[in-house]
This record gives sequence, C-alpha cells and structure tokens, in this order.
Amino acid sequence: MPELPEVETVRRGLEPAMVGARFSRVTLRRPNLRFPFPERFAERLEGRTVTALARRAKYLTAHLDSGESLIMHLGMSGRFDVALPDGSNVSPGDFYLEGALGNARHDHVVMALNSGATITYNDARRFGFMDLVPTDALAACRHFAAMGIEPLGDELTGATIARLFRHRITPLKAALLDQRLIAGLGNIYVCEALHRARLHPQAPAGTLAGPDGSPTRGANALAKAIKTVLTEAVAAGGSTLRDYAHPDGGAGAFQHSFRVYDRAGLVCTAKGCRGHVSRIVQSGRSTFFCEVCQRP
DNA sequence: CGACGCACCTGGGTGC
DNA sequence: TGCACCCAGGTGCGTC
Repeated sequence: MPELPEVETVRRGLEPAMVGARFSRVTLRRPNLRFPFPERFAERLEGRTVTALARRAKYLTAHLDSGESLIMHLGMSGRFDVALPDGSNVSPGDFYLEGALGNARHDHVVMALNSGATITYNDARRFGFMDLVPTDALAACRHFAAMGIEPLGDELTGATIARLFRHRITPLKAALLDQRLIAGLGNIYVCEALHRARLHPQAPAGTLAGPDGSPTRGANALAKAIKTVLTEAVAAGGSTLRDYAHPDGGAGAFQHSFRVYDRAGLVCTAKGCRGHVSRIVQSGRSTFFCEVCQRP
C-alpha cells in the first residue's frame, strides 16, 4: 500500500476537491472494510463541511465542522477517484493498473459533495479502513495513541534513532517497519533508506547506539537517508507499481528511482559498487539490499 | 514489554 | 486451458 509519500500524494490530490466542500450524500456499498464502519457513519458525514485535510504517517484525516475527523487508511490497495462536475476524472496517486484492481465492484464508499464532485474509495483487498473520532482527541485515539514520530519532522535525527533503537536486538529492517517507533515507512522506503545509508537490514537495531546511547555514524546516515528518500519520493508523486504510465499524470514516478527495491539480481547502483542486489525474506516480507555496500 | 507468526482479502504472474 | 502456488505498498492480534 501506499507508504508515506503515496499517502501524501493522495492528500495533495484530494485537498482541492475536499477542503471547503460539504458531504451531500455518503453511500456505503458494504458494512465494513478491514473493520466495520463506525455507527451512523454516513449520517455523521452528511451535511458536514471539510475544513482541512491532513496526514499523519500513512493516515489521512479530514477535519469536519462538526468537531469530528474522518480517519482514512488505504491499507495495501486503497485508492480514491475524484469525478469532477465537468466530467473529468482524477485519481490522485493512482498507484495501480487500470482493470481489475480498479474494478467498480471494489468501489466501497461513494461520497457526493455539494460542489458536484464525487469521491469514490476503491479497495480490492479491503485492508483499508475509515473511522470517525473527535478532532480534539485525534492524538489519543486508538490509531494514533502509540504511533511513533513523523519521519519528515524535526524529531527524526541520528540521536532520536539511537534513543529509539538502543538495546533492541530486532533487525534494523523490522525496527524501521515498527510504526510505534517511526511512523510512515513501509517495505519499499525502508529498503531504499537502508541502502542509501549503507546499513545491513539484518544488523541489530541496537548497533546504531553507542555504549552511552549516543548516535553512531550509521544512525546519523540513516536519519539523513530516510529524509532524503521520502522527500524525493514525495516530490516525484510517490511510486507506481506494475510498470504502467497514467496519461493524466495521476501516477507517481519514484519507482524509476528505486536503487534496490524489486531489483533482485541487478547491479547495485551505488557509486563504485560492483555488487548485485539480493533478495531475502525478513518476517515474511521481501528485503532487497546489496551485500557488498551494505555492511552489518 | 519485546519478538514473532499469522490473519485479514483479492488479484496478478508463473510454471506445470 | 486449468490449476496450484507464490507474491504484493499494511496493520492488529494472539502467543511465547
């Protein structure tokens, strides 16, 4: 699913259609996604105006004039389609091929706005979900209460990584995927960040902290690599998998900048490195890295 | 508390 | 052509 850069791309694409608009009619095509929709979901949206559309990690939050916020998570395959009154269509951060993944039978939520635009949520695998919580209690809600720091915020430094990872024996890959520590990274950008920082994905996370808890060079390099790769990916409009080009510019282009992800067997692109990209499985998920330039 | 495996779903690709 | 099997961007829960 969309990781932080893809969710941010979706946010920017939805913002002009959603903010300032009022929900005139909300239709649920099924009672649940990954979780049941909250009580009276449609009724609590209808008649409400969106005052802001924000992002926290991989979550979108639409703030409403009712004092509640609509929380949206795209899971692995969630996507939005915006049909504008003039008949044009936009799929902000449309990271999937046309066809089955975009099949209308997976249109689960249809939100008609008073502007005449219609926003449709489509999610083939239904790992996504939506929720409604009081805006002033967002940070304490069950989705956000235990969530880690924003990787693009000022909090992410080598010192912070050293503090968060100290004493942990879990592999770096797993620590970076743990949303309770740093929130927003997923499989792609963890692989890319570790490669840029030249760190081995199987190295124990705790090795990024010195005996006194101070950040190692690797911790500082990792903080920098995370920020760089995420910033570049956001600027590229995220990544689009399954090599297709979307004519209306709805798709991102960062997949062309992958250095290791989904490049098993290909030559490492690091300067002066003659290695090849390896694929291993960590906690059931693919890890791509270069054994030559990424050292424990 | 930390670490790990599995569960939740559908669809695409591959190889026999 | 059919079918079995593996893979996929995430997260939550039960179990040691």
